[in-house]
Amino acid sequence: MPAATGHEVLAAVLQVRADELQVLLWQRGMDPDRGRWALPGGALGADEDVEESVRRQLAEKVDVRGVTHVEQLGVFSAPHRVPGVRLVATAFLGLVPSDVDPAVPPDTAWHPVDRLPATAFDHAEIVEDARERLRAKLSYTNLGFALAPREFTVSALRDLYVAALGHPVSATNLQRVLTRRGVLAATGETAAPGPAGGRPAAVFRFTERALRVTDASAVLRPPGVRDSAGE
Amino acid sequence: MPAATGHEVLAAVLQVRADELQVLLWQRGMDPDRGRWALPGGALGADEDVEESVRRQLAEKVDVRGVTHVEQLGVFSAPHRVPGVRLVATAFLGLVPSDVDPAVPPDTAWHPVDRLPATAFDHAEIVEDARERLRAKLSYTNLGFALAPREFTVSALRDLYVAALGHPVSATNLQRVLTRRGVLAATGETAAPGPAGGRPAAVFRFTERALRVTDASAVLRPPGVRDSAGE
DNA sequence: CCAAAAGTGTTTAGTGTACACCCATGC
DNA sequence: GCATGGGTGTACACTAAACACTTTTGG
Repeated sequence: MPAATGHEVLAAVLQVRADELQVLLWQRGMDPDRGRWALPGGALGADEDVEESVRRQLAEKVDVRGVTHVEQLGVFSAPHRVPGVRLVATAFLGLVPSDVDPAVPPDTAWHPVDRLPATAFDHAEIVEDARERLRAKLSYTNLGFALAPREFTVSALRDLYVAALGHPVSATNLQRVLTRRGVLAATGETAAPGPAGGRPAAVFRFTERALRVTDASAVLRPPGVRDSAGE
Repeated sequence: MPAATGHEVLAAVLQVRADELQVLLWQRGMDPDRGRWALPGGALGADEDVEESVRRQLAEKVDVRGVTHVEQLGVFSAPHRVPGVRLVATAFLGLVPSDVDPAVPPDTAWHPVDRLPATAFDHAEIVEDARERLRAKLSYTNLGFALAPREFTVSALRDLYVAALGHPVSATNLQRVLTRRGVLAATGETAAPGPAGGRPAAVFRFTERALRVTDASAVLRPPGVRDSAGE
C-alpha cells in the first residue's frame, strides 16, 4: 500500500559557454519560490518512464537535437523538498555541445554553475551533483564528445575540459592521452590560425559519439586480456 | 500537477556465500506474482527519504548492522512494471560482509545471482544492475571492505573478488595493488594454516571502512598533485 | 626576424601483470 | 624431506606528467 506521492523529473542541462560551465534554468513566475530559478522538468506522465519523460520535457524547452547525452543522476526525495504535496524527483544530467546555441523560451537563461542565482527548492544541490558527475566521467570515459562540436582543435577541447573540470589541463597531455585511448582521431584537416598568427591547428574528431568507459582498471581485468582501447 | 503515483524502495542485498555472489530474496505469498521471488523493500513512508526508507525496510528483514554499505542504483519506472497502480521504484545496492549470517524471516532466502529463481516484476533487472555496479566499483574503489570481514587473509579476500567479479584474480597482484593504493594494511597477526599445512597467512585489514575512490585517472588530476593513496 | 600558437621528443615516475623463487608450516 | 600454501623479487609493458624543443603561421 504505497502512499500516494507525485513524481517529477528534473534535468540539469550543462554546456560550456564563454569558457564557463553553465546550466539552463528558468525563472518561476508563480509561488512557491516565485522569481527563483529552477531546473527544467515536470510531472512524470502516465505512459512514460522517467527517461522518456525527461526527453519530452526537455523538448519543450530546448531543441533536443542539441542534447547529445542524458543520464540519470538519482532520486531526490526529502519529505518536504517541495512545499505542499509529497513530490519525489528523478534528476538527470544533460549535455549540450559548445557549438550549438539552442533557442530557449524567454523565461529561461544560462547561468554559470559557479555563480548560481537564487535557486528554487533543492535544485542547487542537483546542479552540484550534475557537475560532479560530469567531472568524474570526463576522466575515465569518452564523455567529452558530448561537450565538444563534431570537429575541433585540441586547444578548443582543452578549453572545454578546463571549464568543466575547473583546473588547468595541458593540451599536450590531453591530446596524447585521448589519442592513446583511441578516443580522438585527426581528420587530416587543419584550422586557420587566429589574427595573431601561430601554427594552424590540426582538426580532431571523437571516434565514437556514445558513452564508453576508457580507463578500466587492471584489477578488474581478467588475466591475459590486454587493454584494447588503443586499437 | 504531478500525477499521483506510488513510490517504493527495493534493495538488492549482496553477499558472497559459499564462494558465490548471492542476493537476498523473499517469496511472495500473494498475487500478483505469488510464489515468485522478490527483493526486500516497500512503500516510501511520508516522513522519510528513500535512503531512510530502504534502511528501515531492510531492518525488518535482516540485522542491519550486517549491511556495511548501501547506495542508490537508480529509478525503475516503466509504466506497467507492476500490475495495477503506477509504482515507481528506487533501487539500492546493499552489501554484507562474508563472515556474518544475519537471521532472516522464514520466507526469505539467499540465491546465487547467476542462477536466480523465478523473480517478481522487474527485480531480476535490478539484481543485474546491482551486480554490475559492484563489479565496477570493486576495481576503482576500496569497496571490498563491504564484502570482507574486518580481518582476513589475502587468499580469502581473493576468493571474494573472484566470486564477485566472476573471473580469476591473482592473490599476488591483488595484494600488491591494494597495498600500494593504501587500501590494505597488515595487522601483524598470522592465521593458522589448514590441515594440509602451508605457510601461515598474514592477516590484513582495510585501512578505511568507508567508500573511497582509489583509482582517479590522471587527466582528471590537477597538475602537480601526486596520487597520495600510497601514503 | 620575431612573436604566437601548435605539436613532437624525451625524460622520469608510477602502475599492473607475469613468473620465478623463497618461506613456514603439517606430516 | 616433501607437499602445500603464502609471500617476495624482479622483469616487462604500458601510462601519464613535465618540459624542452621544433614547426608553422602572421606581422
